[in-house]
Amino acid sequence: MGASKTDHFTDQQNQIAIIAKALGHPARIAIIEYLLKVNACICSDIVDELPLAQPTVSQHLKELKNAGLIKGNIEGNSICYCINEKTFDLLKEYFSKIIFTVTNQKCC
Amino acid sequence: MGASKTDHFTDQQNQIAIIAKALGHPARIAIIEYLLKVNACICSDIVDELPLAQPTVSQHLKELKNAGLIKGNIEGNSICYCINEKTFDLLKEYFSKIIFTVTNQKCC
DNA sequence: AAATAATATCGTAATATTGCGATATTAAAA
DNA sequence: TTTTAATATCGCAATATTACGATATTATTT
Repeated sequence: MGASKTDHFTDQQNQIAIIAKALGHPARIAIIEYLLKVNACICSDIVDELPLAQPTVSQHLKELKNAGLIKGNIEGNSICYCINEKTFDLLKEYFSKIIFTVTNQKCC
Repeated sequence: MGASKTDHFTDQQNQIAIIAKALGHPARIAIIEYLLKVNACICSDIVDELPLAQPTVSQHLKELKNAGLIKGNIEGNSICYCINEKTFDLLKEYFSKIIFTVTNQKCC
């Protein structure tokens, strides 16, 4: 196969997986970190920053946007991409909950 | 292509991406949540719990282990898999830092 | 020792991802 | 209005992931 059986999992499980998957590529992590560094941003800057061609960067940006990790605002003929804090909050909360649960249990 | 150019990114970027990628599948999220729920755990339980065949589950467990998200201790002829808190801490810290940085800047 | 149980590995088919050249699209600039 | 600049989309080749049946491995049980 190759396709994952998303129907069999809960909405939350699928949602977390989608977000995590979007972060599962070093180029996309680098994009996030660059957006943080420069605050406001246009895509052409990122193309110069990354060792990837423009269409590839554009594709990575699209995936980050689909996962809700970044927002894109059109500004003239360029686009201002920036971090969508809410999604990162969601992730942080999720991991905090996991850590809290693990800390209160002993195993292995 | 299909292979990502990991050489061009920092070690930390690659590390975060590897961990995130391992979490980028609902079955693996479900495994993590199940490990949390039952505290100690053997793999056959997970096979019963998930809508996936035993070899598939084994493969997902391997990926979680490779990414450092779970630890596996051999116990007789079964294996006790459990959460590796350290890696989740690392993730939480990483996201906390991102959120802190975003909160202190304004954009879009 | 043979049978059983739990898990891992191999091989392979189906599908997804990655990367990029070529080509659109769209808005500002000349 | 033509040119230029920024970005997106298409199409395709290379590679990776997902899933699982068949089979191997290893430890317990009988």
